[in-house]
Amino acid sequence: MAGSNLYTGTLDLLILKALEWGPLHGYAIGRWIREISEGALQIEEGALYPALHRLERSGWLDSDWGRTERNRQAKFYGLTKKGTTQLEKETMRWAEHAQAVDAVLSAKLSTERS
Amino acid sequence: MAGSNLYTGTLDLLILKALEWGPLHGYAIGRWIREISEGALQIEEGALYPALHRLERSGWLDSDWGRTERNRQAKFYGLTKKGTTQLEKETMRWAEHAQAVDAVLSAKLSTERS
DNA sequence: ATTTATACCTTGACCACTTAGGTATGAAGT
DNA sequence: ACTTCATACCTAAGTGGTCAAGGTATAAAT
Repeated sequence: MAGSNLYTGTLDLLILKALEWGPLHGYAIGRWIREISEGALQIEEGALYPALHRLERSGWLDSDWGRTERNRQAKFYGLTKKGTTQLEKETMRWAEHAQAVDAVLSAKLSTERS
Repeated sequence: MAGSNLYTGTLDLLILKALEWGPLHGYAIGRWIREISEGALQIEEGALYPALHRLERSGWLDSDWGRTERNRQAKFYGLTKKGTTQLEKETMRWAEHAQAVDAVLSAKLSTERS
C-alpha cells in the first residue's frame, strides 16, 4: 500500500542522486531513499526496477552483478559520465520547478487576476 | 516547443491555488500560473481543460458560464468547500514531498550505504 | 473583410507509475 | 533437515495524467 507520495518524474532524479557517491544495487537504492527521506519517499519495486532499466538504456547508468555484504547476489548500478551530467540537469530542473511552485503557492491576492 | 517542465501531479495543486482568491476562467488560470511563475510553468491547454473537468467531477470545483472583462464568453471555475479542503491537503503533500526530495538532494556521503 | 487574440474543447499516443503477482537465495530458527 | 524470513530481482496488465496536434467560436481591431 503506502501510496508513495512522489510526483511522477522525480524518481529518476532520486535514483541518480543515490548513486552520486558510488555504485549501489537496486534494492539498496530504494532503501537508501526511504531512509534518507525518513520514510516520506517509498519507492515501489514495480517502479524502481523498470526505472533502473530505463536509465541504463538511456546511458546514464551501467550495471554489474556482484555480492552484497550479506553475501546476496545483487546488480550494482553506477553513474556513467552521461549520468553525472544528467544528474546535474535533473537537479537544476527540480530546483527551478520547486521554486516556481513555491512562487505560485506564496502568491498574494495583489496579483492581477483578469 | 515549450516542453512544459512540470512534474505530473502538481497541476491540480496549481489550479486549486489559482482559485483561492475567487473564481477564474480556464484560460485565465493558465495565464495566471504562467505569469506568477514568470514563465517557468507553462500549462498546455490539452492538460488544463481535462484537469478542470476532472477536478469538477471530483467535486473540488464548480463552474458557471459568464463573460470576461473583454466581453468574451468564458467558463468560470470556483473552489467548493471540498475543494478548499483539497487545496490544503495538496499544499501539505507538496511541502512534504519537496522537503523529502531536498533531504535526498542534500544528503552527504556520511550516510550509511550498505 | 480579414486578422488576431481570446477562450474553449477533444482525440490519440505516450509513458511513468501502481497493483499484483512471481522466482531465487542465504541466514537463522526449530 | 525443514521452514521461515528478509533480501534481491523481475514482469505483466491496467490506470491515468500529460503532450501534441488538431479543431470551433467570437469579439475587437485593422
